Amino acid sequence: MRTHTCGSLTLDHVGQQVRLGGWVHRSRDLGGLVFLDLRDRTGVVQLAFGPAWSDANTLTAAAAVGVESVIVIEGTVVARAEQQRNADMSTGDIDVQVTSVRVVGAASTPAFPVAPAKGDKLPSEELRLRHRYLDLRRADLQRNLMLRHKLTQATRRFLDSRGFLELETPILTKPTPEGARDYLVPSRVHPGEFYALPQSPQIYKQLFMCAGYDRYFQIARCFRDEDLRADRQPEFTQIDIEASFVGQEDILSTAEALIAELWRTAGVPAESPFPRMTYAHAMEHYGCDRPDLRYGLELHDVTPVFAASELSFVQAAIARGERVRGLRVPGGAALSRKQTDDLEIVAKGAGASGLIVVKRTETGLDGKVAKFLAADAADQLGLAVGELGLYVAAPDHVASPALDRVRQTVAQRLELIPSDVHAFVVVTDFPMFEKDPNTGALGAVHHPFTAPHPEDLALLDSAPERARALAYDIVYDGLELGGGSIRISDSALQARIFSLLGIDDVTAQARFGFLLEALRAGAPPHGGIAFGLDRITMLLAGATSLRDVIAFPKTTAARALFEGAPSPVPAADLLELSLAVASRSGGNA
RNA sequence: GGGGGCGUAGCUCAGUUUGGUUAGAGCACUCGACUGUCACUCGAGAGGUCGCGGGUUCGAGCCCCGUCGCUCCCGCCA
Repeated sequence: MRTHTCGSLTLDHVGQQVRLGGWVHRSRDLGGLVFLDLRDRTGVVQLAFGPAWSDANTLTAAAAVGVESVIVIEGTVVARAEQQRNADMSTGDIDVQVTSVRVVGAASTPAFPVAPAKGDKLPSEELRLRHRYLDLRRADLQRNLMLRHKLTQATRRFLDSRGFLELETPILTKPTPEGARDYLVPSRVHPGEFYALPQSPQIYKQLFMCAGYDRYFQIARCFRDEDLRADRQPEFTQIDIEASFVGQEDILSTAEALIAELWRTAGVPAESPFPRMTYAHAMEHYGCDRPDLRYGLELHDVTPVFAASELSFVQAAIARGERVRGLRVPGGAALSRKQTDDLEIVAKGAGASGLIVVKRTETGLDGKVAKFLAADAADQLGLAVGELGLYVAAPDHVASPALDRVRQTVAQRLELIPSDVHAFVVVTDFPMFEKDPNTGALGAVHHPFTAPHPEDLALLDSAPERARALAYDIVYDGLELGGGSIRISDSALQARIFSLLGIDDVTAQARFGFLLEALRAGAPPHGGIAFGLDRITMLLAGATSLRDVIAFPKTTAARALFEGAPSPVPAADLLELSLAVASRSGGNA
């Protein structure tokens, strides 16, 4: 039906008869002459209609056709006169002089403009989602989804070339009490029983390893019924990878090479391997497990300086075994009182009881607490003239997140984040467990199948909360791209970990029996990693919302506005599923 | 579950502070003019449940209460 696509035509095609199909992007009716911009996903080309080459019917049809209508045309590619060329269009050197036009899909006036009008903002998110077929016609979204395609294809090529098998896992799976809330699917044939949509293919990929499919990957859809954010959708896509007879380095080198390949696919330079950092180092020097290394502002311990001070609240904190940590801000002494007060608000918002602020000026140390510090405190703190010091006296679990927030806020306010520099880092040696602050119970930091670090096996008995795991994250500009671990392949060790997590044998059997059984049936050492494809695409597309890289996303209330999901179902359908809708206090529809 | 922002013509927005005649603009749309435009231009016209419900008032787009939708954040997301 078509001989060419709209965006492909150039001066090389001059003189050729072409047949094109596309959407009317804009129209300009000059009376005797009519110009239509014809758009497909490859680009836009200008169609020219004139009495010298178009018959009367063609001219009339061109003048009458509405924007966003689909037309199929025949015509001749001609070079434009020099002064008529449009340097802003890739096809701006040519016109197609149309000899016949057929309106194959007349469009009613669109609910919002697809062609960008200068100065016009995007329509509201609600409207864009309700008329998603229109929004998806916009060049921005087409570019994003085409990038997504390239990234998934690059992933497949890369992993296939390294011997990974793309295998599918069930969408109807078993509910899991751990982790996020499950999306549940009622079983018709088993009244009162439910499937769950997978939060990730975690257990299935381990079963593949036990079955000998030693290199697996999947572009896997995952589902989590939690509240949404700009970077969180209820269903999302992971690049899910697992391999056997591997250690942490094998997984990481493959994962880093894949990420570098994806970045190059998007035209962003990236070289693997990436710098490494332990979790302990990241927490000590950045206060978080996914540090943004595009700028400095590292944290350091200044407890000794404050131990010698006359600040009673700091003395008391140090006596409790707490530390004083903080950061030096070059040029920060220029910040106003209001600005440093704002930083304290940020620290308090993150849970700190306060923020110690000192400035080193030409005349010495400045700030509310300066007079309680030693005369040479500025030197001890390492503060140069013009620098600001920001400190928190608190237990690490309070100070770290507060200083992380302060560090990020300072970097943004002082515009210390270079726009042309990006920073990958691999964070390793995550702890096995975290303690519930209320109950003191241990929970898995990664997931309950994560192998402990071999050097820390003895700690499982004496101090499990200090045991490290063979777990790792890949971080980019302070954002987690993905993470994984080496798994436990020994059923006795797995049972041990379950018991530390407070999962008794009966419960473990009920929840994960099929995995434990497989581990006892001859399991190779194995491990893997998973990346958030949506987030990676968003970063590489320069988008600010996952909705701009997902074709049919949900709203923050987890609704699909175009097709109207979720929706009520007929009572008969509920009956067939042995379900009844309970009314909740306050009442709902 | 909690907090913030937004909701006025098909679209993007003024108007809401301080309630008062017939709610405006640009774009889009309809009609007319126009042979080199590319955000074409020019002229004319049509287009409104001011999200929805209730209240206060002589009078509500504007004030109050409730509610719905979209969005950002906290909680949550092994």
